[in-house]
Amino acid sequence: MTTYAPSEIEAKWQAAWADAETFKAVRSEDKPKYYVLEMFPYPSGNLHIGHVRNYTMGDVIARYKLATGHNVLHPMGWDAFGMPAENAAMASGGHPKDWTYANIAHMKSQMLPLGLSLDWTREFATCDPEYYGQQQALFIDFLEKGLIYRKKATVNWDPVDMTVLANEQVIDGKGWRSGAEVERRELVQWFFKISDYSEELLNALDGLDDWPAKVKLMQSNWIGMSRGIEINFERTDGGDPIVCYSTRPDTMRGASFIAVAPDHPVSKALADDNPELAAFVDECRKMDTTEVAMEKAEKKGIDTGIRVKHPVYPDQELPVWIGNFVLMDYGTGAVFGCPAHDQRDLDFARKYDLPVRNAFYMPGEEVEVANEALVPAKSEQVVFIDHFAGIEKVTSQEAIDATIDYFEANGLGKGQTKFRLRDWGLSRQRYWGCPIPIVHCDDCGVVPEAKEKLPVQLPDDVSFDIPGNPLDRHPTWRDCACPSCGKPAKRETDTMDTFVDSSWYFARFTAPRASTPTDIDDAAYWMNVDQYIGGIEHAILHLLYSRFFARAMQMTGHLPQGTEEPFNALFTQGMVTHEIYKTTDKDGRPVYHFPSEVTDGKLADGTKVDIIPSAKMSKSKKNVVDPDEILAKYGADTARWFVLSDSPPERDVEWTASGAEAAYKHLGRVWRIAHEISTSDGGDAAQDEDLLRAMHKTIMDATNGIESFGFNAAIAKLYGFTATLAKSKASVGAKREAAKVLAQLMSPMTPHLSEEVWSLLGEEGLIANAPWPVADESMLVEDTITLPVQVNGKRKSEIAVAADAAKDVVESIALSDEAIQKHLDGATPKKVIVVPGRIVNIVI
RNA sequence: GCCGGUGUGGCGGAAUGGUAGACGCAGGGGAUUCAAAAUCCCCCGCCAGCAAUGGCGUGCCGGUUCGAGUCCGGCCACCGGUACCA
Repeated sequence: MTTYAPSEIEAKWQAAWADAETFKAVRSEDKPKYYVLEMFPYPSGNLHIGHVRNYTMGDVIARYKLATGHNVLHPMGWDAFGMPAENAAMASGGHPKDWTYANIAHMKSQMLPLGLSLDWTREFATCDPEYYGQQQALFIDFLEKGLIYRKKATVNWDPVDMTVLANEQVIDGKGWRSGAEVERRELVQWFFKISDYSEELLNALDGLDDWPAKVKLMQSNWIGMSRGIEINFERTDGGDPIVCYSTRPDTMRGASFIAVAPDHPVSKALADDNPELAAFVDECRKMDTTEVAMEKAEKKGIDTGIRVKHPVYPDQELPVWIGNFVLMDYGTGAVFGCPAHDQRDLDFARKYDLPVRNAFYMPGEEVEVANEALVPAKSEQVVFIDHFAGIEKVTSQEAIDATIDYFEANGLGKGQTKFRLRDWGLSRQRYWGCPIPIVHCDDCGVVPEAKEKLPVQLPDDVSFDIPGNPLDRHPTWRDCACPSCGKPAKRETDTMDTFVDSSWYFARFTAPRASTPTDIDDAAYWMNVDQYIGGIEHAILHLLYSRFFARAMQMTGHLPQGTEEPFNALFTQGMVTHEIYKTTDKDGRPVYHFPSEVTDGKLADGTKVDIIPSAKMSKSKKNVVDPDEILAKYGADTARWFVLSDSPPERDVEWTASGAEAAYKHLGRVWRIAHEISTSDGGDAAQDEDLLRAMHKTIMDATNGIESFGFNAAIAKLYGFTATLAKSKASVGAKREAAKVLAQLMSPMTPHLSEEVWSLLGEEGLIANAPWPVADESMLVEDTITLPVQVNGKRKSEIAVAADAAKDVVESIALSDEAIQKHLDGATPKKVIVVPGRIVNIVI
């Protein structure tokens, strides 16, 4: 072999690793353990370049940790339940199960040639009955401990297809298939009591030192702790008082109306015999259930005719409105509106001609609010008008605290800490998910299935020719015996949210074949995940749910102590984006095209496509890249090297094919250099020190780069060192040493090439098992350094000084520099700043 | 709407508050070759200038500092999340 031949090299070394079981995770007490995990993929059918990037990052860490003496656990599996499988079945026949397992087989066949250091003996899919059966056992244990309960909740209902729609299936308030106006419908559903852990999940964020600050901030805002007050408003008609929750009781003087949610008991009661109100409530029900739809919808309301007394100014009466912007889920489902200090309330007040009264002014600006609400930061000082608690000029925050005290002291309300976080609804009215192991018995009610009957398996004989849940209409599947009394009963036909599947898979990987959800010894050894890697799109829900699950599993004895926070370190890699290519069909509907179908902005038949700027790769937009082509052309090492080299790991990367060629050239160059060294001798030993100094500097830089997720920076240093090595005239002995180290430093990114170079240079054994090189500190010390010299903060020259030169020596060298003299032009510097080892700045 | 993030040459990007543009791509020039491919070497932010050099320059406006891509305030654009996409 005289040229770099990745296809030969890669197959050879993958076989060698498999024979040696190099990546099998083994428990032993002589080494520290390291658990590295990348978020497992949804088996959409094709690996895309984003997967390659994600798994390569994890692989770099895993291989590096192996080389630094750890027992590494690096598993892989499949997040295999979910809607796309059912959609595929509806669109083109077939069965979700067949579709899913075929996709897994294909994706695995694409993943294997990447040479990832995965322990494939631990592989599982969440749709394996062995996995979801254990998940059903967890459900039953959680239920017993009071972590799961039932209540009514709203869903998007498609009245034509007679089915529940996911939020993404509702487009502009209409069902994606039927086009029918979507309605909200209440169903009894199962919930995890995650809200019991609101405060704990919030406080524990502080301990997550190796999580990105932005993720902790997003979770913190999501949990959304607020201090407020519940205030009773007495009705003038003697009905039950309306309880409002407010975080801004300091604005009470400006209260001008009460707004209740359309599904508030008051609204419901009135709608029963008031057709106008009923029509409005009905209209509100037509809105889809997402937060964004609620917030962006036009704020509308209707006066109920009910009046309440202002609790502080009893001679004032406030009208009670039903508002489409009030959420029954948050607080008490009723708020008071203070138009002067809330823009939404102000818009509402102007629209319906309600009074606007300031509660406070800014100091020195006694201006009544017109069309822009006065909403200063809570830390700003404001002047209150006629404040009932006797306060005048304080910050809003102080006023809030004082008002809560005043209300409590006068029996007008009670201080409350509330959380934005809602309980997690897990019921889904779909087939392709984990069946909820519950039996409904006429006599015994809601009964969990007996554990020895698990898994409650999905039936295979189902059809998807009509919408709706096939479990519901299956002729026999629902029929069962009540686990409690033994009489005929019916199974629950709802399945679990797929977030449940991904909330504990990391724990299952520690003992994937255990006959219980986890093996406590294995979990104790391998948990926690030392490094978790995944997309920022999971910053809130998946990670929060997993944190909740770790606590719940601990409470039910499925995880040992110390695993409340299951992910010690988190890294959120950027997404791979791509342009979107769109044309329009004869009815004006968009048609998307894969990048492989588009050349120079045109389809094969010459049709020009519209190019939409890069966005997250998604199947529906077809802006995905299939890595098969890259692997066939260049091999895995090139693909791995390129996805890491071109962009910092935490940032999005736009896929371009042009860089792959460059990566391939570089790897060929490294191979050639090693080949040359292995077949030559001689050289000039006087050059050795320069080469070895560069080598030790590179060991340090590349190691730091890997440890800090600066893979692109590490690669830049490796490019530089390769050039140094290529040009070096040093002795073959030194060059051999340098090439071996280069191969090692590259090995986490280009493992196959590195093994080949290692063996070319005469090393026995696998580079994967070789100890990581350590930089010799004494080779890193420099005698002379170059310092930039600025005049008034702009660089004008540079000087060479001894590394340990004193400040005044540096100053005089700088001042006597020819270029600096010219700039000073005889003037005396006002000030000279010398930052040792960094810079000199002369101020004139 | 709300929460979080990002913005630097033709392009991807580098830079503990200290030489802006490392490294790579594209482009230009050269060596080698009968010729090409491959490989190797050099140049490459913008404007002015033959050059030396000077001025400008990190989305926009302002501030802090001897010094700001980096810190602070206010905007703009784009990306992610927004609880049933995964």
